[in-house]
Amino acid sequence: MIQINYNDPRPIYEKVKDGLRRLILSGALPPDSRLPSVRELAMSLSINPNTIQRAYRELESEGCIVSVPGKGSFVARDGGAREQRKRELTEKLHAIIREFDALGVPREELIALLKEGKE
Amino acid sequence: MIQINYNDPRPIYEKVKDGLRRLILSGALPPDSRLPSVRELAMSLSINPNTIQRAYRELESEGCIVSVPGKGSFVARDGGAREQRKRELTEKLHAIIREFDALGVPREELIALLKEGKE
DNA sequence: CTAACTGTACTAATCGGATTAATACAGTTG
DNA sequence: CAACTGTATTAATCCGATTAGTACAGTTAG
Repeated sequence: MIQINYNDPRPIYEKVKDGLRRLILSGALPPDSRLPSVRELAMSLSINPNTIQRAYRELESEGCIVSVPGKGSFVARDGGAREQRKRELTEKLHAIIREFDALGVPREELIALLKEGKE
Repeated sequence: MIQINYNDPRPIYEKVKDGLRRLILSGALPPDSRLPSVRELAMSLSINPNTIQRAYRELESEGCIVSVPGKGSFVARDGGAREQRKRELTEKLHAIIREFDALGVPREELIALLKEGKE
């Protein structure tokens, strides 16, 4: 399903979150489809169930998935909310860029900032 | 000069930085005035000189003060107002990047956004 | 009702990076 | 030279984040 890169220094639960988010946003895991259970995924990745639990909890708080005790965890129905949020963020980003420009901060500096701390 | 609140859980060097920045931005320490030496301040606060050194180093990188080996450390001409604004903006930018990450927007897309409209 | 699944809550152990300390080096000044 | 300055480097410490262990609670199929 997903695989963990152990050269990546970030915490495991972050990597799990990223992997799942990718699958969800790409459509490989369609809305309402069921995710592996906490224990299943933990077993298949050879890590502690609580670590998966944490990933699921945070994905839920982001609105990415929905978990139901006793039943399982499912991909949320998004319905374009994501794209709208993205537009809002883009507008904010532009405003900030304009201010940086006003201060005379070179774009290269911002780009460097953007590149740090990605997978 | 300044006093350290030990209920505040933040690292000492951060508290020292804050205290000094306050004095500088408020005008209590005017531009070009001399700060206590690393060892003086360390002594008076009963903490390790290296901790003060770190505070000074970071304040310098923020443009707040200027240090000269053998001579001392001095409040910068513009009080670091510009650099401070830049720091605030950078913090905001980070917050936005985090949100984009959460949405699964690839960094490349943001970088492209940054590059457009730069003359 | 029971068994075998699900997710969840809580506490304790571990680990790693941030913070602090110790020490030595180098520049300025009188 | 002596007595100050700031700086660099390494080692010790500390603390919060991460992970693990364990027990609890809801759902469903037989």
